[in-house]
Amino acid sequence: MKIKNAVESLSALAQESRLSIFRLLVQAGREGVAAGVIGEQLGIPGATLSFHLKELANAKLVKSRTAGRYVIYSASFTEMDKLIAYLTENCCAGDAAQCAPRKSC
Amino acid sequence: MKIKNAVESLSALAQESRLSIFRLLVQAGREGVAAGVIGEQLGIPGATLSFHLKELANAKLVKSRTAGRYVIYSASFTEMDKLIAYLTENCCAGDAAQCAPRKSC
DNA sequence: TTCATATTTCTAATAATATAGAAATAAACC
DNA sequence: GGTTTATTTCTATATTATTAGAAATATGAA
Repeated sequence: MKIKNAVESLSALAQESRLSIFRLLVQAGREGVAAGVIGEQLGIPGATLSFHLKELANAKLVKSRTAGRYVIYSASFTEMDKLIAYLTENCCAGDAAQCAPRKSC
Repeated sequence: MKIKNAVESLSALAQESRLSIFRLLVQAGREGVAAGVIGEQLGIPGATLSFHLKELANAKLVKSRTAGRYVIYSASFTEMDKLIAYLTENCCAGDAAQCAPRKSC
């Protein structure tokens, strides 16, 4: 990952509505959630939601597929993992004694 | 972690200079790096560097200690881990089959 | 084809952030 | 005490992001 990508991803997540959307999608898993349902659950008006989803999609943190009239959004776990790997890259210059491995998800 | 904290941390990291500073400190480990050395390595003027270090410190992603005339900054690994845990919390509704554990650092 | 529903684009007002020069503070050395 | 060095605060300017109403688009249903 290059720094510009990482900044784009972090910027996408650095906003309360977008972080809520992303976490909702992370918890929903591969099936994803329709745009309207996201807006309803989080109380975000359509135009605003659409703007934020586009920001997340530009950063490749979410992807979408259409199912009839619905657009279903889901989190990109591979992109999330890349971002986390970038943040923790070569942590403590690779000294495992200082830097215990972390388990998550 | 509460969402406001997470947004504050992500905002702190969502900027090229600050992300570079943070990664430098992550890689430097517990010993940390003096402010001036950070600025020199990354080519950031003093006033700008100070502004960015304060942003990172407000988010608790870095801490500082003074050693004589120097101020030594270091990454907060516990805060970084909390942030990552928040992002990945209850991933795929806890379904391990979908969501393989990740190792890092 | 007409209507209802889902989502996106357009738009403009509002708000927040980044930058770095100059001045201020603080510690160490002579 | 006076000087050098390290860092921070003050300040102003420039840039970028957020919000949501209204209009546009697109699918499915009657």
